[in-house]
Amino acid sequence: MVSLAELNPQQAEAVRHLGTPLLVLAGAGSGKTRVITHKIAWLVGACGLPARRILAVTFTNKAAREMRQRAAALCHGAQARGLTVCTFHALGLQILRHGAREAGLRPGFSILDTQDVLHLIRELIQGGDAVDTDSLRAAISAWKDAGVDPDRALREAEDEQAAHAARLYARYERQLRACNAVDFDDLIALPVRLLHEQPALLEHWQQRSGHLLVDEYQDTNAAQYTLMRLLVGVGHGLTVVGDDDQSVYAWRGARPENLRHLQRDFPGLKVIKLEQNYRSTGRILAAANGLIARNTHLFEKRLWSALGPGDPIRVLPCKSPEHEAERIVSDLLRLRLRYADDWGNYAVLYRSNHQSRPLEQALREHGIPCRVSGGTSFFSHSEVKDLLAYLRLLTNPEDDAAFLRVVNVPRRHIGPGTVERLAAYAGERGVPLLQACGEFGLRERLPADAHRRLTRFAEWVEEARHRAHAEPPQAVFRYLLAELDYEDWLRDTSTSPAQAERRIARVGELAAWIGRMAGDEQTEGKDLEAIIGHLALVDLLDRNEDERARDAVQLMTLHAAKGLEFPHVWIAGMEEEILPHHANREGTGLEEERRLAYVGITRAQRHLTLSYCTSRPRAGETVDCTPSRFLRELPAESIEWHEPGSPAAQARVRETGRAHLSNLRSLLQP
DNA sequence: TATTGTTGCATTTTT
DNA sequence: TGCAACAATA
Repeated sequence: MVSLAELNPQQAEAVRHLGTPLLVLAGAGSGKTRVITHKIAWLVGACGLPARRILAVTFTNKAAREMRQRAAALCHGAQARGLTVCTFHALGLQILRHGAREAGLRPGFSILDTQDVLHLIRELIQGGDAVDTDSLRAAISAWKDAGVDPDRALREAEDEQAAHAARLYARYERQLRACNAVDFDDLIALPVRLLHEQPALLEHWQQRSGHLLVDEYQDTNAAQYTLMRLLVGVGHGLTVVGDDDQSVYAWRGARPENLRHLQRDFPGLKVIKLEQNYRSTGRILAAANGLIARNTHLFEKRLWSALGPGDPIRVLPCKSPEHEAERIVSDLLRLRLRYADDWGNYAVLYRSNHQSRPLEQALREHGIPCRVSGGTSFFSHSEVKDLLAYLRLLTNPEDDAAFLRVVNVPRRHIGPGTVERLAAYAGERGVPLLQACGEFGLRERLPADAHRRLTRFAEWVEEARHRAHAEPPQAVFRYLLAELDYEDWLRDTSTSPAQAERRIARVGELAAWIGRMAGDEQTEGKDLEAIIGHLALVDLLDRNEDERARDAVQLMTLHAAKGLEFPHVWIAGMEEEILPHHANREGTGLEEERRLAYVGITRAQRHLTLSYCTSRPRAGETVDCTPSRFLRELPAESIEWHEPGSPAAQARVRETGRAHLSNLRSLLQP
């Protein structure tokens, strides 16, 4: 039996509440994950609900992973079997796989990531005016989120530009279906359609979600909200946990108003507020409250802390990003000397990824281990994308995007000219590129040698597909590497031996992952197809335990930091144009930026330091920067400004830092 | 026609 | 910095 003794009264009430849908308004650091995991354990242990009928949904893989572990620990092992904890997109994928035929997809359908989608759009508009491909992608994405199909998008288009985008949307959809592929938005939109149209499937999935728990509810977008409502149906097994002050994904379609819709759509809704913060000292909380009070609110919350006031929040003015990085590192070393705690207790946060560079460099120069997360994803490396594209092609021969990616990698002397004619031919005939390679009609359109290379490639793929059916995924991957001479290819195309080694290491990591997935308990019986589908959604670095276990200073964006906490936190680049970001300086955009700052501040447990630069290079030129308005919005009494000392003083600080560090090192490693 | 080198560009946040 | 479009070579 799970114990509620370690919960405060509000948390315990949220865990015990059953019978009507529940909204938990959980302020930062108020123990929301605790509530969800205890509730899962409560449902299983005290209410006897089978774990297989519980669905817990999060937005990131990291959050899902952590929740799964914590829930399993509370459930005493075996009881947790069959429990589903995953992201919205992974759930959508499950539903879609289950009803692929009904959704008009053939088995082995591919998932295109944002990059693939951009390439596809670029192909579709080639020759047209130089419109911004990314804004077209965003428009299509918004339509899908709103459940608007291409016809309706065209009917409702207000100007020629919108009509143009809507026509592209139609062609884009046709192309996706022809390739037997879906994009990220489809992973939500198609299941919604499926459950609307197929009563039997709806029944099945409603059975599966005897109780649905949604974490970070403020991040749901319209389509996800619809999916959630469909799953709950007329049942009452719904617990959502969220905080409108931490809604920072409006740009991705998140609708904090969904908090209000909940009251409209679920009349018996019970609302419980968690207002005690267990994370931060009084001053940090006062700063956070002072800042967020400037936003308009759906629900009033008053966060309080029983911890003491703690140290003041420090503000470090700096001359340049490099200077900023230096100051942060000295500051970090100072605290580390005082507390002699793990590097993992230190985090430096920033608005956008490119800010990580000087910080990473400064940390490395001081020999401080650091981990940059959220930056370039494992999947954005070309070697990983190429190999995954090969695997996609093996499981889905209709995947034209994958075909185009690998047809000439490694070099097969099949260039743009040949591919263009192949695509034209395949387009006329309405067949996938791979299939078109072998057709007779193509022969007349191409020089003999080009045609021969294409057929050879196609035959090779067929051969490999043959193997892929018979062999386990690991073996297929090894075969692929051997056939392609992939290591040699990497060595040839890398700019330095060191780079080649890194890329080869990544391939090894991918191989290890495929091996683990194929043999893993949870994914047992999963074939290559299932693994590839899953890999598209999961970032390996997120799930790489070695990487996570490493004791290192954490560098990450404010977005990536949501849901995490650290004893010592720095937020770099507290400047106008950066935070708030120049594109979001007014209206709702500004409020979102303020929430982002709020999220950053509330990550800190004991020490918080904010820094800004007075100048920084932008687009080649050095520009002057002004401190962020958010600094002025913080209560002055909890803040301390630290102007940089004289250059000599700075050097002295650095030197003592280094000396202490080497002392420490010699003590630790004799 | 494929590949390589060069220049010129812009850079938010992520499933 | 990394990338996409373009020009020059094999």
